[in-house]
Amino acid sequence: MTEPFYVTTPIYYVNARPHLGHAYTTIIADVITRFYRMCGSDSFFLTGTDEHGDKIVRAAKKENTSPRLYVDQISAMFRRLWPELNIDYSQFIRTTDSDHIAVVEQILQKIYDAGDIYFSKYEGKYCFGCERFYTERELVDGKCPDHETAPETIKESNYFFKMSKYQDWLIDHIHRHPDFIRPERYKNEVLSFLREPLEDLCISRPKSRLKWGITLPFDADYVTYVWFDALLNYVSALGYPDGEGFRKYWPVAQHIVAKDILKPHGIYWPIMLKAAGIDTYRHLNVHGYWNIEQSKMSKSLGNVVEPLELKNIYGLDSFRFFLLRDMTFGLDSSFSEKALVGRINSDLANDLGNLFSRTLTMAGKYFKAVVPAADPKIDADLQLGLKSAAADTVSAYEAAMASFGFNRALQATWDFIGRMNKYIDVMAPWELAKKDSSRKQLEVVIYNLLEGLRIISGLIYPVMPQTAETMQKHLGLDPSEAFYTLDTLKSWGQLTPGTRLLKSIILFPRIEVKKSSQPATEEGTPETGKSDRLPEIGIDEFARVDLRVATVVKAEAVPRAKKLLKLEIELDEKRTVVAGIAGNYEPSELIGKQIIVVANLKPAKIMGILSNGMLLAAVDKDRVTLATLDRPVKPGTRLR
RNA sequence: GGCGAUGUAGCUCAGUCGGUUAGAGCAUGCGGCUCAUAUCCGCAGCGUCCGGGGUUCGAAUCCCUGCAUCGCCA
Repeated sequence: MTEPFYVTTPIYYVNARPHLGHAYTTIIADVITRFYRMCGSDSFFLTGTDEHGDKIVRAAKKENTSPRLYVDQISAMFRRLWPELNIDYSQFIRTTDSDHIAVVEQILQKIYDAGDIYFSKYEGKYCFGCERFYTERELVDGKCPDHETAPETIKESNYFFKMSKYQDWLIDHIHRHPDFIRPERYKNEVLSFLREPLEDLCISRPKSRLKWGITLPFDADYVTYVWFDALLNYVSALGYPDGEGFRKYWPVAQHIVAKDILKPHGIYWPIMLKAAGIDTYRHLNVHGYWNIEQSKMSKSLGNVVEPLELKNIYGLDSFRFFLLRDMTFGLDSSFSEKALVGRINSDLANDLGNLFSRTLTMAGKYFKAVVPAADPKIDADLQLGLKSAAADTVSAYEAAMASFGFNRALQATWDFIGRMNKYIDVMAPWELAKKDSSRKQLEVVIYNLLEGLRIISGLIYPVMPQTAETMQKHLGLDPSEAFYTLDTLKSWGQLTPGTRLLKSIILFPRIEVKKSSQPATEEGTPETGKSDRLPEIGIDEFARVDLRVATVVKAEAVPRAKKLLKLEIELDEKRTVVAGIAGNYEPSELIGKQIIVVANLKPAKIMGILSNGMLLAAVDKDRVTLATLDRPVKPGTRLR
């Protein structure tokens, strides 16, 4: 009896759009869920969005909308992204869901009744601009770092959660369960933090300050602090306290988080569970960051290639493969297009894709695309340990995956792929095909190769589900069957002789790398001909770009920058943008011109100036020509 | 300031309890094959294991110290 499996991603805070980090965490969760499906586990995979708190209120205000509409909008962006990444989650929870809110109230009341929540008054430095308290050391010269004003000392009462009471329990629990938090470095980090006395956690915000949250069940003047609310999603989604899901999945719960939220998950959360009388989770799996290496920049700088876009260019499975293969779980890793292309060419195109294509071509040529029968006596002499290598690979893979060693699991798989390529080389089927007398040998060799491919297709399934299915189809199997179970992969000889195979195809096209004659000093890439055309997008994707008309009110050169001008433009409000047009336009000739800007581009600091938007221009080598309108238009008008 | 991690081939990284000649992939060079996507297979070169000191018969590994990078805490 395999036990069930339950994994969660953090619920993502909707004050920002989804980026590579969110995608990585969620892909990991998808991969590990698919792996447990291979093991035959009944699996549940939870993701969602975290939607309360003052940062949301402020973000909504900035966009001139209500918190409710704002969170609906951003939450939907997350929800829409996951299918694009082939992420097959079981449930998408939102902290604004009514059943979640009910559970939060219930647990708060329970902890309150148990006496672990108390009311207390304190005093602190409060900045009204930021709507938050500051500690002394956060202040710069006694002033708020954002507003440069002195904060006021105010008194406030709030509810506090007695975390200190459970500190020793938690330390003990971590010692007794060495892989409670993994990898080990993060366990050590938590333990070192716990060497100092824990402060009690403030778990409320007065409604005079914040209304967007869950009202405390025992005091209607306060809402719940957002972390306390958010963490409870992991049990509320399962139907705590009586839901069948909760009974089945909670005992095997595993969380996946990035290292920035280690503290809430490694400390607050287990203590909250303890105080609420709920058994704690089984594992907290902590991963590092992707450092994004920017090499390409476009015309007015700051406009960068969004890593998530690369999946559209190079293919989703390749993209997932790269993320899983290149990062050692727990450590930081760097993301670059070059590394991605390197992986695709060597591991996917050369090793796996070529193995697949040469094997199927030979099966087509020598056996009319039908699985040959292998004579067991001849096989005994000719399989050269391939069968046992496959079995070893599956066990190494299994062990690595279960401990989140995705790169090791893939390495083991690729060792086997190497072994398959070597097998072809040693057996030289094209020689066997020359003589009728070696027909039996040829049958064995091709059969073994097809079997090996079947196993490989199962092993890559969690990371590259689409490719796995394509391989299955071409091997004459039915991809809708559970071809990837470890049981199937552990037993050699599943292919039935006589099965029809499909024609050989190229699984992963090689990506031609431009000759690296020029180093990356040259800015822009004046690609020739049609090769700089971008992939097709839908109207909805285009609609996400907020193009607006703006009037230039001020223009000046940026000191020490050859190509940059700093422009002040009038939209619905005044903004500063930095544009790389200095060689082509004098500042004076720009004043009063109406231009087109991308109004919702993430602000970027360029030469120390915050550029809030980007203007459109035609760029041909060094010649830059501004896009303007052929009649005057009201500033702020949208283009579509 | 305190605690910790990391530093190994051109690049990305393994390296168990201290044990023989320090490994893998990529990149580079040479050779082989022709089923295959100019792919695959083989061979080769390359190391101040961050510097310095110590313990030991023996140190990439343990101890001390210095430097660099990063993280957590204050």
